[in-house]
Amino acid sequence: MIDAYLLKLRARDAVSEEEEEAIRSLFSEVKEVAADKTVVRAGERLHFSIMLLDGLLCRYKDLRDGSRQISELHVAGDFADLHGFTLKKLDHSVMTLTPCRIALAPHERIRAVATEHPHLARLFWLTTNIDAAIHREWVLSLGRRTALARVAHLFCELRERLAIVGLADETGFELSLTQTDIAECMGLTPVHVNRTLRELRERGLVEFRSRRVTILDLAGLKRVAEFDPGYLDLEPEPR
Amino acid sequence: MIDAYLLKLRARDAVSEEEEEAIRSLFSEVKEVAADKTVVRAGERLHFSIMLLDGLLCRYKDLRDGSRQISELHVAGDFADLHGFTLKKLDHSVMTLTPCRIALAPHERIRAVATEHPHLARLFWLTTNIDAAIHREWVLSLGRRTALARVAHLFCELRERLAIVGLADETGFELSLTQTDIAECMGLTPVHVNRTLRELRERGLVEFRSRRVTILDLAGLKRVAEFDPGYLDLEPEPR
DNA sequence: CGTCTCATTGAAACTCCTCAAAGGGCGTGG
DNA sequence: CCACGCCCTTTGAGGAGTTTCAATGAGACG
Repeated sequence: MIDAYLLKLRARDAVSEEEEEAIRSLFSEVKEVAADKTVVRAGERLHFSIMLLDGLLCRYKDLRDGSRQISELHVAGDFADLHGFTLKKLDHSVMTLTPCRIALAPHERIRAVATEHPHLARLFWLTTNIDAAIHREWVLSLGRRTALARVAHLFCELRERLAIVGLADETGFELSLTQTDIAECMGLTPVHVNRTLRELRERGLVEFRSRRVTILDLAGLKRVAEFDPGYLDLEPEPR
Repeated sequence: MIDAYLLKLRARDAVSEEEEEAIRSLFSEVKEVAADKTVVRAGERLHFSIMLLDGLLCRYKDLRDGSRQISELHVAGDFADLHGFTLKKLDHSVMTLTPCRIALAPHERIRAVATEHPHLARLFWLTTNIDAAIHREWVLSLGRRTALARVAHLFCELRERLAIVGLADETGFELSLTQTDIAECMGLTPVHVNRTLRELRERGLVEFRSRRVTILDLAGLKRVAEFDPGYLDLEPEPR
């Protein structure tokens, strides 16, 4: 169940069996949550963090006029609000985009494990730093990339992140998002996302239909997106 | 010299004298760097992290067409690339925007201090998580705010962050940036930043001239920006 | 005093947005 | 099992915000 998280950690650094045991001991409870439910509300005091076992979660903020901006998507094996362990209250909300299965890690257990295993503390810290790197890549997308490159880049990122946990390959992946969700990720309107997807399809790069992203030309897609996976930190090295 | 960083930590949690001593022992060297110098290049293997003692630093990425996006500005007392301690190589570059004074913290010392002081490890982790929160707020700005609100929000954020270290008050602060720098932060062109600054001035909200931000109407500025400082995590609480 | 960088302004163009309406897919209830 | 309703997708037309290109102005420095 939390194997996906271990896959992620081991994509970056060695994790001993003892450490693996400590990680497994982190979680107190597993819950099922329906789609479109807010699981953490911005500003509320936190006592546990959420590991996503299955489904899609997002973090988002919204403005007074009702417009919403998603700041990150989370896939299976993401420790979605581990940063809440240090912050104690989040600056954003977290909601499910599909039905999800989540595991809860009480903060006191995280604290105990991190204190006892400084190497794991560094790895936990690392995973939140990778989230920050993803934020930075989105800042670049939102600030400088065209709509076409933004959507292409999002698909490249998700493919890479899903591939680590065995949920994507070169041909594509399941993605239960609406065009509105993509718009809220990439700072666009749903209408323009629709036109952008048509353009990506017409260029023979990628197709997004019936909850699946079908990649037609991965190299071309990466070229359009100017995708460089370096920010996802996928080369294992000692920390 | 590194008092500014201690001010920041203590704005969030208690730091004992022993811990303060450990923090001070982190740094091996102080350097002066001229303006517009890249101090860390994306992708190079890191062996130390940079504490900014004085001046302005930025982190940035750029695209093939030469356009640049700044993902964060750093002010005195910021541990600018502490996340590099866990990542070992950065996904972005770091450059000076003004002449800077920086202190270097070798990674092996950070590792030793973090291992010996789990509470400090959590505080270091916290400060990188605050950087991530700043990224998220920028994602919101770039994705959903108008140019006017973006620039207003940037000024609000900088005022708040500079105030912690005594470099800003309600009336304004020194800010040695060009309009092009602001454009590269907020995903705009220098020309449009210029028009936006004129609009902010004409509305009687804020003035940016000769390297100083003069705040004319702080409440009005925050209103236009929809500024909520919660993401900067400025209330001290136990971690 | 000349040069360089940064700030300022105008006009035209373009990307993306808004408003509006119609089409498709899917589940639920009759 | 069909029909209705709902949500999501798709398309068109017009408009807004921002960019691009271009030129001038202002301030700092040697």
